[in-house]
Amino acid sequence: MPGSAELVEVLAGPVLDAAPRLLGAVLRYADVAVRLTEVEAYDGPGDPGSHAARGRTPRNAVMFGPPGRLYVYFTYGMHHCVNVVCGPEGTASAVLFRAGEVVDGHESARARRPAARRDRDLARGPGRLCQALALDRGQDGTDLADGPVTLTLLAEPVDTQAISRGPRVGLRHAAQRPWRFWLTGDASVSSYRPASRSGVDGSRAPR
DNA sequence: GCTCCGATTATCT
DNA sequence: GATAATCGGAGCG
Repeated sequence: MPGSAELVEVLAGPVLDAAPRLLGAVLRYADVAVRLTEVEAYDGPGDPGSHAARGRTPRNAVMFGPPGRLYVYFTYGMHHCVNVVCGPEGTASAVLFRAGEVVDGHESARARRPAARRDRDLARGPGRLCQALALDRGQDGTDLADGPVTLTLLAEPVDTQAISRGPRVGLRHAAQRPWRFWLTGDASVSSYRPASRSGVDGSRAPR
């Protein structure tokens, strides 16, 4: 399968190149599939906003391993978020999957996301995306090349004209780095507030 | 559409 | 002991 060789190549490259390239890709786990519409890059231990910023811990160990593995963590006492590790082994970079559009398995996704009013809300936000796909710490460390979770790139990258970028969401540190990428105008892109109540905004996705 | 606020617990200091 | 790469509901427009 030539597609998966290309995926390996993309994920092994610089995280700021990989992130926009993953827009439009389809993430599948069992019967539910999500087309990614919003991602965020976390660029190694030198990125103050990254979980890797304060070195390796049991939780973030996967980030320090080879690219192509899922880093799934639990936060706010109730939510999971999923990333894919990028860059050469030891780089500790990753792309967070922030939102997507459910393209298969709507029934399962709906059953797991009863609060979703519309289909566009099923995977609109990193916690929601994990819930729709039923991803949790059990998938931490899963290799996309050899596991139950798959990621399929688009044959052709999305036109850069169709991609927007802006500040990251929900971080205390270095949120202002414009490392969030999304498909301009897509209904499933999250539109959440920044972490700081008083801080500069500009992170809203265009509607 | 928007803003505010509480929930709930693994993880790290 | 404090924090967190969030979410959903309430109240307002």
